[in-house]
Amino acid sequence: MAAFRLTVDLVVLTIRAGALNVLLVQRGIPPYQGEWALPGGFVLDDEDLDAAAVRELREETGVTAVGAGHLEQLRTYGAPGRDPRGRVVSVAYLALLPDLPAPTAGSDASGAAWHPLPGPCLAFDHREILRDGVERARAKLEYTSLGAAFCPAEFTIAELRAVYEAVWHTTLDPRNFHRKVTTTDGFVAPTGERRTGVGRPAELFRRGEAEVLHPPIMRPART
Amino acid sequence: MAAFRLTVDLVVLTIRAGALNVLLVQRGIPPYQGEWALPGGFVLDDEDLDAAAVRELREETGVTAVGAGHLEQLRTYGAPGRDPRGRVVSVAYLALLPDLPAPTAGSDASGAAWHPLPGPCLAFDHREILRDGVERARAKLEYTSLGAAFCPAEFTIAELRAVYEAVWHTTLDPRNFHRKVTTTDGFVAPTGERRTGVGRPAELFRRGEAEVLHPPIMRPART
DNA sequence: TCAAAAGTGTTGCCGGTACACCCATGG
DNA sequence: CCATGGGTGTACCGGCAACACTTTTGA
Repeated sequence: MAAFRLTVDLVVLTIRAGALNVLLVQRGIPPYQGEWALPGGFVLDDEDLDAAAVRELREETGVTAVGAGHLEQLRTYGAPGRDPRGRVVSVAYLALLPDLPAPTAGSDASGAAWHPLPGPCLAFDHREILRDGVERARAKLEYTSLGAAFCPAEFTIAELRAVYEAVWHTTLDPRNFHRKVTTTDGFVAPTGERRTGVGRPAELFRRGEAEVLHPPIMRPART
Repeated sequence: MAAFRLTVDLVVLTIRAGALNVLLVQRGIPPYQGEWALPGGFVLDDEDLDAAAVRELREETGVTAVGAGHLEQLRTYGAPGRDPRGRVVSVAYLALLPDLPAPTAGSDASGAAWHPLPGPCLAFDHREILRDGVERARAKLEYTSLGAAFCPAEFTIAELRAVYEAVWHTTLDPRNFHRKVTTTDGFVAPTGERRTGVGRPAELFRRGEAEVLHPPIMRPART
């Protein structure tokens, strides 16, 4: 019945240089000043939780285009003592975004940067939150079309395949991947345009409407 | 940065008479006095969230044997205005339990009872929470061995099959179901005993160790 | 010995993997 | 015309649904 303070913390993932990266901020104020942490902050008085997550993402990292990617609630962490400032409960969110220009540090952060996993030591219980977020992202890619959240608005099938290969550290057969993705209803939508480069030009696609697909859409290869 | 109050609310599901049922309490105090609601209450000052869920389940319903079933965090609901008493954020939990003797009403509830879905109108945003909980339960039964959480400590394969049939309102082939469940590693463990009745005695099983099984373990039939 | 429920063997189908092959462009 | 990457056709293989069949009890 006591009073709690509420924060949102964000596990922001993207693909950079063929590997899964997480967005971290360097704390500019105590506690844990100078250490790396997940971006986040206190929920405002009359603010919805989802809105707080979007706001913190923008304020602390300069990322505005959430619509391009994917944002969902991950889990709530409320162990007593997880924050030295007192009883602070954190609602964690998971964000999947296309690779963006270097983030800008916000008000409470002295720096914001992408880190390849597993990343450095983290403040609070953020290591645990990050682990849960990555696990959720890996799992969701198996039975949803969320891999496309890591891609820009228009992308080739090869780019989408690179996402799955990075998240699972595997290689997938390009031919079978192409067939699977283009024949599964609601996964991707063709734009009609093509991107030229070395070799035959690749058709460009947008994200399809479907998000959760009933049969598992793709599974990490066993090798 | 303001002060919040924190509650846990529980979506407690079981199978009764071949159908999915939810445990509801009739509110004994305002707001929404007299209406049905999910069991739950305020988190104590130095209490972990999971501990609060276990405590509320016991206090409001008399259910103590959580170890027999399954309890997991579902989602957190924090829209401003969801509670007329002020800014109250609720961490919802999902519990799957074997069918138990009629629950006893606790301190803040004038009655506690099982309701077949979809159940009556509910206080607060509990209708939404219930919908999310049922959806999660249905989804998890597809790719985990959690169906056994609805069964008592020892059960027959036919009883376990009845769980899946109730949750998905389908019929499953008894022969194929038996094979699938007994040959999948970690799903069930034989006790060596048998339960006699009409027809050939059925072998008794306990829950296996595995919870999340990588390949989807079972899917609702199409008919 | 019959009904009823438990449990096993077998077949055919469907979907996925592996891989040969064709297409379209730049150099 | 060759290298490079995009995209299609097809054969094999494993898992699952369907269902015939055997086992074990009570009445």
